[in-house]
Amino acid sequence: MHYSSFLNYINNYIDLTEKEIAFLRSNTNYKKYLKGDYIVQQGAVCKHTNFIISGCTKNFYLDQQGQEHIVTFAIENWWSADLSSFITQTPSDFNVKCIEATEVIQFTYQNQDEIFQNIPKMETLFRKLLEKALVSSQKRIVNNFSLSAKDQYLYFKKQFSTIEQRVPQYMGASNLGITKEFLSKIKTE
Amino acid sequence: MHYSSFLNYINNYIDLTEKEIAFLRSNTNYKKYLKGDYIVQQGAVCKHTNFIISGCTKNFYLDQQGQEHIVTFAIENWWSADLSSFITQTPSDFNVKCIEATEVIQFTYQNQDEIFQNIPKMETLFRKLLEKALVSSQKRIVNNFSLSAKDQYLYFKKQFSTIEQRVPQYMGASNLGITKEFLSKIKTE
DNA sequence: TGAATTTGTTAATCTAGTTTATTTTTTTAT
DNA sequence: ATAAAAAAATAAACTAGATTAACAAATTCA
Repeated sequence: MHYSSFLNYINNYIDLTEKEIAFLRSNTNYKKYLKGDYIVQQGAVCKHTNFIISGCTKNFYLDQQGQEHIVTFAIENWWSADLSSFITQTPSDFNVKCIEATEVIQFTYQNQDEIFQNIPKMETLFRKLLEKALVSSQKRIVNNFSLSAKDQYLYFKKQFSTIEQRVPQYMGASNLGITKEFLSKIKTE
Repeated sequence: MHYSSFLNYINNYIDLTEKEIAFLRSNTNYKKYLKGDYIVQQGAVCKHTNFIISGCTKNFYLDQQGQEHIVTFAIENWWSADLSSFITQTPSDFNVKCIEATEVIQFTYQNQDEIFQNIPKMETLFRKLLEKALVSSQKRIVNNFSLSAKDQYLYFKKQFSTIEQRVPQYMGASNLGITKEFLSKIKTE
């Protein structure tokens, strides 16, 4: 029953037979993390791609000065991993940490390979998810180019209101690439 | 013979049979653009994904003040398109313009569909290319977070020295998201 | 060849966002 | 309920990078 939201999600994009669903189940597993747990640690290989059933994670790194930079948040029905480390199976530059208790369905690189080979529809789905992810990553670069910090904040708030409400303000600032002091100032204007 | 560099490129990743090569040829076409030609225009649908055989393009948009922002350059053996417009077949927010005479192999959305259905290896290849593109897009966001304009310039110069040498400095500045004046200053320090 | 256009430099002034420091508010745990 | 800890607000001094403007070099092309 842990699988229902995961299967619902996939069902939005493609139709799977009973056999395919069984195959998918046998090549993934359910895991529960506590608030504060690390799913990926800087320096370690990212072993899994994670589909979030419930909870919230932050993907961040520490710069030379030990300053934390939050690259993305992820919540229910999002994917969370360090893609670079996962696809190359080399040590990660990022951490993925649970900022709430978080349940995931996860699969390894080998699992993924098996899934794609046995259920080509799944590879098509992932190709399309990657296209969308790339488009929104590019959109973010464009926003960085032409929006002021305030407008970037307003965009974030509009696009990801759930996250904005769920996450402490200083983490939102880190994700926007600005200081918490400046975000606080922006919000009063 | 226009196809040789395109087929070489693909051959680096996957093996195609003679039949598959023939299919690929019949679902793509060769096109030559002059310096200054637009491959995609803001407001028009991006009809093709383009593999660059020779030449150089810039992918840019004009902001409200009419200021040009160069999102990416592309040269030989790179892909060039507006992905967002291409996958949704809706009007583009970007322009792709040739800054040198440019030869491409191009295919439409329908072509791509046919190719993926008939040559699943090609979809796997594209899935992997998208993964890599997403990783480098994320890398750019990270650099934006933690590098000064100068260090971003040095990174660009190191990673893309060919492009840096081929493109006027003010375009390089636009791509970095800084003014040409400031880039000029950085370079003398 | 030389005029026109494009590209690059320099320098002064200005501003969005940072830094540092202090205080206030909210949340958490006992 | 209260102490401790975490999060948010405020404000002054500071800096990276923008803006404006004038000029210098390099390309292009008749």
